[in-house]
Amino acid sequence: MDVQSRELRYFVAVAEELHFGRAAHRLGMAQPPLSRAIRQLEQRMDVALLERTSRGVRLTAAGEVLLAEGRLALDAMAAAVRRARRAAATSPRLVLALKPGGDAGLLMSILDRYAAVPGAVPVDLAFSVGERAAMVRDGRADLALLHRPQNDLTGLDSDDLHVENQVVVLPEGHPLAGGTSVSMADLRDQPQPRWPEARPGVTGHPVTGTDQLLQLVRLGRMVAVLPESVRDRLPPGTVSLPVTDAEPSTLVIAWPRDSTSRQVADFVRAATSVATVPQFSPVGPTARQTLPG
Amino acid sequence: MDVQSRELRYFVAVAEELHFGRAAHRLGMAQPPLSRAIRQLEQRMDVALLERTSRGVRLTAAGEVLLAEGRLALDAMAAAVRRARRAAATSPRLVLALKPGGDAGLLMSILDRYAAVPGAVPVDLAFSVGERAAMVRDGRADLALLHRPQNDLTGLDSDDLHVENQVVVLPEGHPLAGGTSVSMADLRDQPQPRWPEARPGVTGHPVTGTDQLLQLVRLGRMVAVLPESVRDRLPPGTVSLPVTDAEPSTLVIAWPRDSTSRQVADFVRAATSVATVPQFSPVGPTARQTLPG
DNA sequence: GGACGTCCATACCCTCAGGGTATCGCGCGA
DNA sequence: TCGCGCGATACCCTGAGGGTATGGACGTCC
Repeated sequence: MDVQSRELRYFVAVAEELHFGRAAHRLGMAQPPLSRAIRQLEQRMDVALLERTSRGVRLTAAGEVLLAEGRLALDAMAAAVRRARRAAATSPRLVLALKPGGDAGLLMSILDRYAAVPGAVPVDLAFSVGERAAMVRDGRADLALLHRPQNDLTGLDSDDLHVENQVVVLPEGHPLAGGTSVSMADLRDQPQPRWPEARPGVTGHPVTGTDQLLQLVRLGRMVAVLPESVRDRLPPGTVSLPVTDAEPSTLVIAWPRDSTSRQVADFVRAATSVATVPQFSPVGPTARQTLPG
Repeated sequence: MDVQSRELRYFVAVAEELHFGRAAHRLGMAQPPLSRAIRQLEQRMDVALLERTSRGVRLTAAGEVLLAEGRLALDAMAAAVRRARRAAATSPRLVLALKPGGDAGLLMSILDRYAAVPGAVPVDLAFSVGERAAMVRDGRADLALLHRPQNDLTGLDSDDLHVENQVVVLPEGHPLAGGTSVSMADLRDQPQPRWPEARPGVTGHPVTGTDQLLQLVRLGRMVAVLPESVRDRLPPGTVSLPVTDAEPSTLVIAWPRDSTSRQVADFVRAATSVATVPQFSPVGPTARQTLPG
């Protein structure tokens, strides 16, 4: 009953595409062997993972579970390999994943503070909009600056750094733009963006970056709820209004669970020491899960 | 550069045995293909994982990392498959892993309390001495009763249930048995047991269960530091004394990180509600990592 | 309603990844 | 110096896993 990672990779592709042909293309192979591999996987596991209709594919309950858990397992494999390779490097470095402009102005202080720590190593910055969390999960990065609740923090540990209220960005002349504030209910039927980093299930029009998103807002294609620091970068033709009942967005520093890296621990300490939110003081039983190292 | 789980499984076997022949035997294969597979893995990863001497094998730094992370990844794969299979079962159940006598007398109350929860499912008990943590990690169990610091909780979330002081168990007539208490320093040079569940690095004479251990104590082969509830089961010919400076042993309920199972969450709540230690009240940033579901 | 398009399954072939056996080479210990 | 223990090398051979061609079921459109 031992399942190969190859089969799991195939299954995840099919489960994500819900289409054997597209999945096969994505995997760089032909459709028939993929069909066969999935069928083999199902009989090795003795579980139906997919419901095939002649018009497509649906996931069974077991398939849903295998998709979620299988992604984690594949990330863990990739992370194991990457971290082992990094461990062989003669001069250790840290990789911090972040989004351009997504540091709430804290980055400089954090880097300075960390650089002052004895034993600090050089820090590489890896800019990405949609993959920062995945980069930490699969070992491409050691740390990431993320936003809660926008990012899915599954599989990561994190500490809060900074809390921002959110504002809605509207095109000038939008019906709601006349008031002084809006509520989430007002935005219920407005077209909203879906970030590539969105948790599964969130719907909306796909966007790839804040700049692109703001252009789409200006053109009246959608409205966007964003942290208020976006006001510094609003293009002409757009206005922002407070959202009375939007959950605040929290900037967090995230790192792989069970990290035992001294460097990661030092960096997290440096980051939280310049944070603007009060730090949790370790008194309870969960405290031991908080800091790596 | 994508590594197969098979290669990782091979590497973990070799890294654990530090001997190609034994590892090959354990894997049910011949030694030459194993050697070749490991060499392939090394060149695919472009990293030296092992130092071969003609008298044996040592791990490189990268090898140490790959061993630790690879175990987690393989557990994650096994867990993905097992949980998917379980999800297909028509009637859901919970599997609780525990050690015989390792419930500090709380089990009955916990099971009763959980059974009273609306939506409770049947609970299977899986008895094991050395593998309870691993069973949760690789999906064989949903929950486990473990002891901190004796068990390695890496990869698991947990809540404390019960704290016990530890006592030393000595054979009658042992030099230390005359006093009224001992210190850890007194025990420094005494032969101590090593449980199968010990964290890596801990040394001592291997034992497989409390009963066996107590017999070995009675025969004067070793001394043992155990939670004080063991006093109820002391065989004749042994005595117990308080250890003034032993870290107390904490009974914890542990479950897989990122579990989203309603049943697991309910069970954890039931367990903590009958616990004898004050529960952590969720106020800080790490609180969200505490309860599944 | 029949022709067509879409999508997954089946049939069949072919290559090489990965396993087996035999043997070598090296270094330690008696 | 001669085993002998252990990993590496050489060589073979099978089947897992990939490819192409085609079938069959089921919507869709004129």
